[in-house]
Amino acid sequence: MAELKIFNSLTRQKEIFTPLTPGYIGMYVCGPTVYSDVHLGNCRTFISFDIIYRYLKYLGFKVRYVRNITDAGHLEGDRDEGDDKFSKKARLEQLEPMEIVQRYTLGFHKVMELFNNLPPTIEPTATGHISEQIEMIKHILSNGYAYIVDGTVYFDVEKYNKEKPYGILTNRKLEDLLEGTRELGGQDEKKGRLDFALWIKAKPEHLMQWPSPWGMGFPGWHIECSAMSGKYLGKEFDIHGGGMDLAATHHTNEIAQSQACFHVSPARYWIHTNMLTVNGARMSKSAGNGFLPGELFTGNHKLLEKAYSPMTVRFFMLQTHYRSTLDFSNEALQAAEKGLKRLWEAYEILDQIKLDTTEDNPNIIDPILDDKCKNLVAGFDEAMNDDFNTARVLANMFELVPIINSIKGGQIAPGSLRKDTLELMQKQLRIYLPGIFGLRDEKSNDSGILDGVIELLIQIRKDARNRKDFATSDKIRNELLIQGIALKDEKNGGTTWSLL
RNA sequence: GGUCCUGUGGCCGAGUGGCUAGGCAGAGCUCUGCAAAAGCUCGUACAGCGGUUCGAAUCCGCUCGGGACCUCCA
Repeated sequence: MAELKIFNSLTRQKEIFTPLTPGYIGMYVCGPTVYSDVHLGNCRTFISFDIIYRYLKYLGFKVRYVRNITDAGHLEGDRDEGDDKFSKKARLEQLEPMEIVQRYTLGFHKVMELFNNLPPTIEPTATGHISEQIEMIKHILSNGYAYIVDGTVYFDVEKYNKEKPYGILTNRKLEDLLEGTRELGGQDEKKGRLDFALWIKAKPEHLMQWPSPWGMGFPGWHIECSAMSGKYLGKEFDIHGGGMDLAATHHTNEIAQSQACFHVSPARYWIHTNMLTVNGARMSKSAGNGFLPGELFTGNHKLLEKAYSPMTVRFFMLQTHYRSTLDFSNEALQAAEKGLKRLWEAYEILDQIKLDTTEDNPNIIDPILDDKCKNLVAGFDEAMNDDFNTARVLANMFELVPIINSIKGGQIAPGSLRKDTLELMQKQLRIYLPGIFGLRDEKSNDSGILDGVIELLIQIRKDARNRKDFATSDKIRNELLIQGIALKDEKNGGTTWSLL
């Protein structure tokens, strides 16, 4: 197996990946906070990690993929007091907090399914792990890295920083961080401005609260990931991932918590995916420039010229490296839509080529072309091993497309490629397109009746063409086109059709 | 202010110090009753200015422009 290289945010360089236990990988990815619909920026992260997950499995690793659902404790404001997001939303909508959680969890799963993301192997919830979080906080307290103020437990960042570099993940010095922190005003019960809450005292009217050694309250945001990753993957595990926006606070605090509790940094490799942007600015909930998946699939959004399918969006994301920002535009999406169609059709053509059993004829084989194909296919793994470079894999695939089409169109003589080369191409494209890249056919499947009807029309049109009755034949083709069905006359006299 | 990232042909986007991805759009040609599709060919781009080097889009410096994080957000 060739070496897999991963860009590790912690060291800011590509490193050869070696798992803690040979053959096994523990991967934790920060999941959604289910108090509202996921937007496309969130989806990008989960699609990126879905491809990473699929590729790791392809490499033969047994992967435990943990992605949490945050359903408690995520504070609304930037101060560690006040309502959590669920209580606030619940009050607005006159619902139980768990109804909010249920609604948006289901919605999230639906969207993940539409994008053809595999489910993680474990999807733990914060509310399901309150006791684990309390246990961890107790440890951090007894280790001396936290303090209690009136029922709320804070992490002592400055004390921690005396022993371990707090800003290690984003390469920041504590002094710089302190300098950069804005005065937030209000009475602050924290000792240090960077201190964050592990456990928050609940007011009586709080809808979500649990008993703890420090009284009724709810957990801080960061502790859930530390507690759950620790529980399912161990104190130290292989990969921790999430969006880049989480690195500076959430992941920084996770590292501090794990160090303060277990004296070990939780993950050996940190993978951060970059942001999806709209007109150059980050798509985010607070900026209000987010697209919801549903708006995209229906085209019902003021910035969208048309609807785009889930696979178009997935393909669109694959064309960019996960660590680059990706800008969202109609033009780029339309380019992706056409590119995907072309690629997928070539894939289907290739897949349908039957390999006959006769021996290769060395006189017909084109060794240069044959080598080119082999190298292009070999380049798939090579590109993926280089920090999951999906864009380069696609570039190689697109170089195969004209070759595949030429085999069908006759520009390349049959037998020009060795049979084992063709077989390799079929196998690897099957592994990569529906497999690792998770693309799937979006043509309607229940077209059994449609099939018959179209075939009939094609037959009628063929008769008309044979009579040179082009008025009729063109009418059939044009009318079908209006219905979204395109006819293509092939060189051999046959006609194929496809849904637009 | 601090920590970083980034600036590639009309658009989107990979990229290794020399072999100059790929997609979309555009032009021409082939095929075709016409069309679509497909095939072939074509635009020779790397913000600017210096420097290192035999050689840099790729390394270094400066300038200008964009963005992220430092405050809830994947």
